[in-house]
Amino acid sequence: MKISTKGRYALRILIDLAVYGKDRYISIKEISERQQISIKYMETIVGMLNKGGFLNSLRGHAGGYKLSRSPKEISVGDVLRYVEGPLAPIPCLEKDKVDCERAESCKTLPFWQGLYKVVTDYVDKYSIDDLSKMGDDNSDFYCI
Amino acid sequence: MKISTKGRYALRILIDLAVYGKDRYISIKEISERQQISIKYMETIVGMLNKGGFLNSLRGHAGGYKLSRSPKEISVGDVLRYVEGPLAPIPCLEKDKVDCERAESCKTLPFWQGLYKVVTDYVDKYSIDDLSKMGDDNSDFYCI
DNA sequence: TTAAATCCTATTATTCTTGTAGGAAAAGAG
DNA sequence: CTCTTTTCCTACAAGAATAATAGGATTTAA
Repeated sequence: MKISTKGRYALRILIDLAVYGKDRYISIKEISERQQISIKYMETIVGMLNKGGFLNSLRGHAGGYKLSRSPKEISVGDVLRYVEGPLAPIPCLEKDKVDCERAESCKTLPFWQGLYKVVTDYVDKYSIDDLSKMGDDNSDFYCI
Repeated sequence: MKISTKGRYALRILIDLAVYGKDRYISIKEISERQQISIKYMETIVGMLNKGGFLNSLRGHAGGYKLSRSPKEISVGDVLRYVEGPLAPIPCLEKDKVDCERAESCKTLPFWQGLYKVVTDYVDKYSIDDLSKMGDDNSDFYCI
């Protein structure tokens, strides 16, 4: 039941942009210094977030990234689903995986569906803006 | 956010024992035939469940396993924690991993703690008995 | 023209998952 | 006492996923 570094770092990056990138583009290098994530690894994660439409980018000198929309409108669930893949606890529940013809008589399926629901409901309840206001205000340091 | 085969199979095995092992020892071979899990893989999982105190075993001829207590008293959460390890979504929240001295100023920690809580609350709410009564009564087939 | 940045595709080391293999030990049936 | 059936135990191994790194191509503005 783990969230990988991709998901955790993605959230930290988006929070960083929410806090420091209100009206300017921020470079990977700058985020990397605050967040203590290597530039190279951040590039791959930021690349995904960019492709996923969470960011706007500007290349070249003084370029960087900013959020494509207000932090309030970026759901944590959407971010995690995009970088982590489906949050379903078992393969059966993933989209386009309805190949289990035993589903209707499955005794454990309802249990897994319920778990899937509580997780989905929880992560969809929070936005990047919500996260940016948690914890200590004067801290750039987030969880590993 | 996946539960591995170990956790899923462990639940299927315990449900099988709850349904078919009310007053007798059931061999791995018999469970394996109903559940379509290889005997060899089941041995390792059942071995864990046995060590974890969920089962009683009997060796030799006509031996096998039965639940160590009523299915009502076996919490799904306990089983998953035992075979899967901690259900915490991030390493920071695992027991004996309080080594993150940034925890107090961490902006994302409260979010992960909340996720941990909804997952824990959910899985602890169900017993093996609950699971055994879900789905189709006349089915031995469970989710992959 | 040059420096700073994004962008893109491989590659790699490590760990985790999902099992398998081979036999030792116990216990009852005959 | 021996044979069969079972649990029990430890090691091994293939494959996938994770967590990055590497090396450069492209873009942009100073």
